[in-house]
Amino acid sequence: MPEYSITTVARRAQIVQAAIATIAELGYDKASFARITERAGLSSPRLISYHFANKDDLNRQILIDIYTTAARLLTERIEQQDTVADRLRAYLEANLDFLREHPREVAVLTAIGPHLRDAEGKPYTSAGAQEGDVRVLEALLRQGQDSGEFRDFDARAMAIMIRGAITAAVQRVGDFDVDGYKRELVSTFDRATRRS
Amino acid sequence: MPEYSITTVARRAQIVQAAIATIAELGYDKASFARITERAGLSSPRLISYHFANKDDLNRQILIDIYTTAARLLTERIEQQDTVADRLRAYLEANLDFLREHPREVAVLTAIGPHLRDAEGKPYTSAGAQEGDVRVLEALLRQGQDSGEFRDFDARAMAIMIRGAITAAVQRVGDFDVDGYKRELVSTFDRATRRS
Amino acid sequence: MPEYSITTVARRAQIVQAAIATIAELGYDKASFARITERAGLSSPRLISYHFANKDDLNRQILIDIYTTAARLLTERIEQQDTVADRLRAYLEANLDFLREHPREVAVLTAIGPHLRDAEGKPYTSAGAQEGDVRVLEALLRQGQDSGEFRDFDARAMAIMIRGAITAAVQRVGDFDVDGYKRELVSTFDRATRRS
Amino acid sequence: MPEYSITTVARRAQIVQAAIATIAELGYDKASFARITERAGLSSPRLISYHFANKDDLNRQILIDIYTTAARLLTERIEQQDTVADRLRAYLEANLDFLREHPREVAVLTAIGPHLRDAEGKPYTSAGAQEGDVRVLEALLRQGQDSGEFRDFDARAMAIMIRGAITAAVQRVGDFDVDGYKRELVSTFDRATRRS
DNA sequence: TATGAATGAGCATTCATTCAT
DNA sequence: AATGAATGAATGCTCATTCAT
Repeated sequence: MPEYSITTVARRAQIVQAAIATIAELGYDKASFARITERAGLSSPRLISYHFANKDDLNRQILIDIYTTAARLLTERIEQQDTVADRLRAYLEANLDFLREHPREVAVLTAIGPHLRDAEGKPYTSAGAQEGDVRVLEALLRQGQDSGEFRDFDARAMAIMIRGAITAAVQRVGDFDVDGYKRELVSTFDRATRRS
Repeated sequence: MPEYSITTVARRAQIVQAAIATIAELGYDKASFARITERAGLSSPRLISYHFANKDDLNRQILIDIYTTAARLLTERIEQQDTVADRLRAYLEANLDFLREHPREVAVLTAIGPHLRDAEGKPYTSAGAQEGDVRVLEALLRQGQDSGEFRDFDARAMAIMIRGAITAAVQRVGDFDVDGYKRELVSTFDRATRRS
Repeated sequence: MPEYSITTVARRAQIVQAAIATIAELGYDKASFARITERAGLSSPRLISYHFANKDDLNRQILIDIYTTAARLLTERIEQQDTVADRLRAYLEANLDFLREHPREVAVLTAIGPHLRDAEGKPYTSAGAQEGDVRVLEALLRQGQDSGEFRDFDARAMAIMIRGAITAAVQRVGDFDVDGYKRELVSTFDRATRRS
Repeated sequence: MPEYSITTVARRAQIVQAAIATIAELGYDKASFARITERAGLSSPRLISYHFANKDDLNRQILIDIYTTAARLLTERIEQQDTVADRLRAYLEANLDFLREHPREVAVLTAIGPHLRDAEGKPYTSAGAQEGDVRVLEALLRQGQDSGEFRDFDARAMAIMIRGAITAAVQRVGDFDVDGYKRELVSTFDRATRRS
């Protein structure tokens, strides 16, 4: 296992990108080390094993890579808003925008989900993979309830529901009117959360 | 490929049930013919190949099996309602109830989805696999709009969103307050669809 | 193993014909009991095992079937000739004619050859399968030498050579000028055998 | 698929030789990767898959290996001759000599033939596999006709016939008087081709 | 005479991973 | 930092054949 020199970091990034491209094109099942090797122009699958402890390690790095990109975008757009309701709207819109601009990454996210395992090798529930997203959103909703902007509802249930509505769009990537969906999404959860 | 004699039908059902149990416990990847054979107490994996054309055929039969069960329950409960709004509520509640009573089947449904292929061997998009559900729901929503019960919204987008919210619950199977979620789900989409 | 009733004989013939058709179309390797069953419209591969001791038995019956047909034709045409030279010519021409009229049977003959086994299960040399043909022809040639029509040559070698020239045509079935080949064949072995 | 390093080339050659020996002894059908592995003393059948893309690739390499050996011998002996008639004779004799000295390779050639597939996976006709040989010979015959050494005959038909006569000998490998056959072969096709 | 159901052995091939440089 | 070679385990699937009616 190599240290974190410049070339090492670059290699890892290259492999992660090749893996994302391969999974997006062929699906998770067919995206073997052999296929990723071909696409990345690596000399041998051995190079992947050299840079990542095992397949699960690679999967985790892919997730981190994509989440980092997404988080940067989302955080920025949400923080510009003043009211919680606006922040929720910004959250929904930013999610759909990310989806439109990074459909490949988003598809890979859902493809990898069911195959992730924790440190002991046990499979995450696919819920587990989304738990982080849900928590963040749940906190935002609670904030709105505390400030009096939102009505009284089960914040966790609502958060799960919203993530589900976003994920549904994710799986439609390709043949899908993103902007139309975005409008209904915002409208639906505005009605669902606002006071009165 | 054997005909549909009594013993054959029974064997197929046995294998399908064993496959569902195996996938639910080990995940799709690890649910090989060998594992299913063990669980079903069959003499040889050959027996699965004898009764199903190939793995995809087995997957499809699993899906049909589960969908048939679900459809029976859903249809019945929906048809008892008079107004479209009540039917939508019944649809949502019945979905969540099925989920609570058949968590294993529901988990298998989502596990198999990404691996299904159509008759020519091409992979379904996960959207494709859900398209049927979406269409049925979309029709119901349009009916409510036509009757004047529902406000004017994009019925297809709304249908996708509702399916997403249901699927999100599906993936939480296990550590999840189904009844709480059910309440918020009904409330949210009542607000989202009703006139005024 | 059934006795030789009328229905049994008919069934056997049906299976042999289906096997010939299947081998001709798919090649020997892919002509499994399963494929033959489909083509013959039989209820189960079991019916083949019921009527033939094993695969080798079926192969042998196919050979007998085809050889019987061919022998009937050849014998008749040869016996009509008076001189041995004419009989050799008739033999060559009749062989090529059979080839043109029964390309399927002829193709099957060469396809099965390498897979034949003797009673103890040992593989025939492909030579073995043709030994009968060679012997018959060798006798004819010797007859011509004894009568003084033919020059002195190694009759066995010549017989093998002629069979080889015929077999070469067999393998060209399809894209092949049979009549042109027939002319050269007759001419070549007339020159090769005649006195002076 | 590994590059062409020294060890790789040696391994490939080792596997090809083991495959030839295995096919010669057991026949094509029984010469599975497992049997070849045993004979070559490899650690795992996986090693064959590592060095050859698939079974067809291995078959092709076997063919190339044998044809290369044969071509070297034939070409040399033919080129030493001055007249076309002598070259034809040398061609025939060299073929039979190769057959006597490499009976195993020659047997494998005919065993593999029917199983070869082209790049798209379509089966060669057995004619197709021999087409190269026929063409070369046909050219030689035409050369003789052009130079006036040979009489006027259908060069293609004659080429096919000669290849058939050679192949017939090939299939007799083992119990066969090669030199006797060689004499009659040369004599027959001398008479068949020469002017007057 | 026929057949539905079942079976064990075998197949080529793919996989992530490791050994030895 | 990289890599060529090798590996054992596993996969879905096909085969001819047999058991029990």
